[in-house]
Amino acid sequence: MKLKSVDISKTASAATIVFDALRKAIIEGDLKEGEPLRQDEIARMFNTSRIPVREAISRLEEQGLVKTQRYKGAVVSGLSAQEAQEIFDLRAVLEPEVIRRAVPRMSKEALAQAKECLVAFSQSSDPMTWGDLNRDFHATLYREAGLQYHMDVIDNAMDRVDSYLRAQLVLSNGSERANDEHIAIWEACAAGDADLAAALTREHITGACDALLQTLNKLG
Amino acid sequence: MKLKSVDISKTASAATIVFDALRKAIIEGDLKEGEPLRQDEIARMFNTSRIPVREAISRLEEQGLVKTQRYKGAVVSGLSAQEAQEIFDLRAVLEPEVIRRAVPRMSKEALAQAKECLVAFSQSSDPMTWGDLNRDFHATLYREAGLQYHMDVIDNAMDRVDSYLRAQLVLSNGSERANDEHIAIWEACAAGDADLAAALTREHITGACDALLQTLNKLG
DNA sequence: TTATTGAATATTGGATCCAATATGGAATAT
DNA sequence: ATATTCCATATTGGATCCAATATTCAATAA
Repeated sequence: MKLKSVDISKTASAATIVFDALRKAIIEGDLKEGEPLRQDEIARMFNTSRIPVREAISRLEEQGLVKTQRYKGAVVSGLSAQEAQEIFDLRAVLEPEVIRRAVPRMSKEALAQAKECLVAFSQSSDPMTWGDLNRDFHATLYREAGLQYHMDVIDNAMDRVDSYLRAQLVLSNGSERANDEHIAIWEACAAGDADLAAALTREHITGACDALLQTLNKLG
Repeated sequence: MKLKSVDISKTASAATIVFDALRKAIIEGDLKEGEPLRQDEIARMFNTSRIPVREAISRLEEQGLVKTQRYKGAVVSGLSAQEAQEIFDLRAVLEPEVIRRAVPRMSKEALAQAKECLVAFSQSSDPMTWGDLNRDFHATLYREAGLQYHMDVIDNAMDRVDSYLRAQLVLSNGSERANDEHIAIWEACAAGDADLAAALTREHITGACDALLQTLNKLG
């Protein structure tokens, strides 16, 4: 017999499929802050019933990506300047620590994979691709630390601000500066300089924070 | 007309009530790692249907407190030594930073409230009360920093390890040492010494981590 | 003209039911 | 004795339906 087995207990439920799709739409800005999530509409879009949609929305709320009011429905979360500041503060504390721990254990494969992200980033002109590669680049390096809990927390924090950062890249023509900073981080990693990689990561994050806060303060 | 109004959109749904109760049971060790969460049974306990129970379990999974396998059900998450190490590492990075930021803004009210936690802690002999007061004490001080996102992350991290810490307090007769360390932290806050409060907080967390890892390694 | 009320519709939360899958044990085959 | 099959039951995921609440707009009152 020649077939590929599948562990059914690991297959994605309808709620998981809807959750992933909604999260991606929020992160990529296709669902904007304040936009209502109507259960019926989403159920029809995914050819499913409202029950898995409600579960998906409930999970998104747990991640802070939507806000729900009983009987009124859910809307995509916004991001105040204060919240943005806090999230970047947390990232500025955590991410340098993670990369500091990653550098001593950085494999050639991880460096090569991160380099590919840099190359793809400079060759692309699609803001969504920049956003994806930005996250891939950092995640590839951080993963070497083997700190899954930290990475989960960083991922959640990134989810909260990603749509704004992606918009920011476009508004500020910041992709070149971002990639320059990525290259510097990569070089510090390749050189095995954990302290430098940490310092550059912190500067990268606080720089992105300052740029984003300027934009948020202009708009709000 | 003399009556008290209530914002119905802010009332707790059945799912929220079940979520809070299950989370509390997990944290307090009444639901132990590996124990299955049967939807029907929980629905009967709370005199509700399976739909809000499923939402509650889904949210608990998002918080890492349970693990679900499709069609097989949910169980309370365990905690490996590695996960414990990571969670404490994250706390050891974040919490000193938060208290460092809290000390310059510490109000007399917060200090008084934290002091009450210390007094209640030393007067109690109930391990669950110790656990609650431990969290209250730290949260009262951290709150002064005004970093809600950080506090949410710390709360989630604490949720993951709380049942083990509470068990640890009992096994190791550690409540006296814990309160001594709390008193030292409180005094550093009262003296306005942010760096000392941060250092003591870090030591407090790494000490608790070492003690817990010793216990986990004995068991596993 | 403005405020209030009523009604229709939209939307949500939860109850109930059905289909799919997992589990466990008895019956059967080897 | 062990492996396999079958079947009944338990449990879960999702569909459908009902009750409760929110929203919007027309009708009415002031």
